[in-house]
Amino acid sequence: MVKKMTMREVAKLANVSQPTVSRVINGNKDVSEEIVKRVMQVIEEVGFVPNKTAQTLKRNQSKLIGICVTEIYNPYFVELIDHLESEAKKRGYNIILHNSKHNSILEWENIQNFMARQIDGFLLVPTGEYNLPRISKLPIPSVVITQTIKGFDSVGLNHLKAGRLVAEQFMRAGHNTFGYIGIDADDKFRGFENTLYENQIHFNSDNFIAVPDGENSNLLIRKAIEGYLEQNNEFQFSCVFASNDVMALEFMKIAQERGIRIPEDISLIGFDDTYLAKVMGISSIHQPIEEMITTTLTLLINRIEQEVASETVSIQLEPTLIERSSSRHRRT
Amino acid sequence: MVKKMTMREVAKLANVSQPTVSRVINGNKDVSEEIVKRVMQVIEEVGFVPNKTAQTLKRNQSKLIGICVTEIYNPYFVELIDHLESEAKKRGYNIILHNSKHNSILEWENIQNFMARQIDGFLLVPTGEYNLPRISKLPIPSVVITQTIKGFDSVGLNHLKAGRLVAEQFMRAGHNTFGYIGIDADDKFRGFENTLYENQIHFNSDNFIAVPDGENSNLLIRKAIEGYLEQNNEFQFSCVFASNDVMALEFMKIAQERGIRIPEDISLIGFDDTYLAKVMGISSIHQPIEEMITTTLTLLINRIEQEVASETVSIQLEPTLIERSSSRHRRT
DNA sequence: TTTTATTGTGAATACGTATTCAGTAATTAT
DNA sequence: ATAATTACTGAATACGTATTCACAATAAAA
Repeated sequence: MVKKMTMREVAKLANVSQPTVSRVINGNKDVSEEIVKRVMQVIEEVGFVPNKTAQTLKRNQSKLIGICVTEIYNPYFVELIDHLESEAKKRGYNIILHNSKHNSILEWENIQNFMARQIDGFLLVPTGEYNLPRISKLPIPSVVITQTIKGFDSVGLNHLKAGRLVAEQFMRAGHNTFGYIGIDADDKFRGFENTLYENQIHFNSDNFIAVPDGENSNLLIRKAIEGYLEQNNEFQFSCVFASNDVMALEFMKIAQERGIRIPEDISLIGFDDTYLAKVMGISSIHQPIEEMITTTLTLLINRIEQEVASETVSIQLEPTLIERSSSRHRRT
Repeated sequence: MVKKMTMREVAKLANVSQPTVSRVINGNKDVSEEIVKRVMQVIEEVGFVPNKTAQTLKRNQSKLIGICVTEIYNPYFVELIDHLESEAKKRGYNIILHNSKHNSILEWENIQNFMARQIDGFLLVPTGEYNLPRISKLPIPSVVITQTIKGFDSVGLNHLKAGRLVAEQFMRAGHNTFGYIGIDADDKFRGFENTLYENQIHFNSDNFIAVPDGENSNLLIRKAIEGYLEQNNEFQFSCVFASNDVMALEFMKIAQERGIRIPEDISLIGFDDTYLAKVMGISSIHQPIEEMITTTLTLLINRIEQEVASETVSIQLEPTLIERSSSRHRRT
């Protein structure tokens, strides 16, 4: 049991004062070579690690960045978190993760917790609009991620274009009945529907399989799809756009169970291009996660380090459609 | 921009002293009704949140529990983290997550970071034995999770029995050639092999598909399986035990691509019983995650709160085999 | 030599909170 | 009435660090 050390104790062992130890640790140059050596030696020996809590209090900065996501069972968010952690570490920050579970109340509690823990800034995958007004009044900066919101610093995907890419791909393959599975009619759906509309195709709203958001999403997705099947007996479309890969995977499985071949009977395109899509050969809209993270972090850290309250910035990144076997079939 | 408030400022607004505000917040009973009301009012109005950093410093406890896992792309760990967060919150703790990426150096850095951030204790999914000696010398308690290690507080699964369950199930279904896919010959493999041996069946080590550990595991898994196929032309077994569900999924996909039917041609059983297994209908060894988390947390928090250094405790939980379609086929 | 820089070091302080201690006012007992 | 409790409240302090300031010792300039 190595005792927890303080600078004072290190100082005593090295026969110097506490401030001197502080200076050695922070690389302050006006400390003599000899003392630096002596102090470093003691630090090594006793395994001293400076107390970041005290540093935070004193410096009024924690080098902590918060991230609050709406769920963690979607591998897309896991990828996001993973990249964020690596990239933040490179820039000298640690991250602290919270999960709002699609719950605005919990989201606000999480943000309060961020504040209490003195984080320097945070990233937010918002549960909705509910907390945004008060978030913008907070004394620390935040950046909304995965979607762009005007009036907020935000970095997201061009969802309209993503929907368009999918619609175009399906049309090119000769489809004329379309399905959609997702939580609500968001931009990616709008891009999808609009593109069809522009091509004189009416999206039949019966083929919108609405999945309620919430925890245990796999079950909810299955329920939603089975609900559709009860209503319609069978899938009334030859291609379907799933608003994330988890949904795409669930759809694929249900199709499989019912002897529906993908892509021969129904073409499938997912969203996020997670490892699920990669493993299962599901076509998917790719989000440039690394670019999203670096862009977001740069923005956030700028806000943190230069207190200037300038105009909010919204950045849209471009989606790409990655084709795999689930949609490689031409309709005749 | 609501300014960040301190107790002093709240105190001034409420015409009381800072210690009184502290007492109100901590529910100290010797404060008059009237003052409590007055202070609470101000707190509400200005949205004051106590600075946990300062509290940590003063109280010498952060109410933070660390968890260091070896990867986060395996949904099993995501489940673990999710449950841990909920359960820890119930007990008044927040968690701080680190990822060692199967790297012992990084693992130690992460633990140093834990120490610096003044966490009260941590859970560890170890990368190996490398850091264990120095971990046991740390001034804060830790519990190893997912595997039991003697001499360490640890909570894990009875892996030997898990391997046994799988072997028994395969034998019952009439199989006589067996495959295994995993990182190394751990206890679950030993349980598997031993059980076969006890039944006069020799496990052919050519059918051990070894996957190197590391990041981007999906790719590594595929490489390993394809490597096997290059050597052996086709799978030389009628059933296979995958040491986690990610591997099971990848195996299933590769089989699918090659027109091998599961379970008709090859039976498959995975490990961890994650949503991947549930969605894809893969039989899997279920770990009682909730029990594991509550047990672990209880142990850890006991260690934290009562400083008594008593004997280390190792707890083994019981695995269950969840049968799904991937192994529901009787060999004739 | 004395003065002026220069360099290296420690004493004192502050960050925001919790807590001990002393002290005032109000209440009860004598 | 006075003494003895009781109930509140504020002043002072400490947690571990970074930083300002003063000061000693040395080196450079006069």
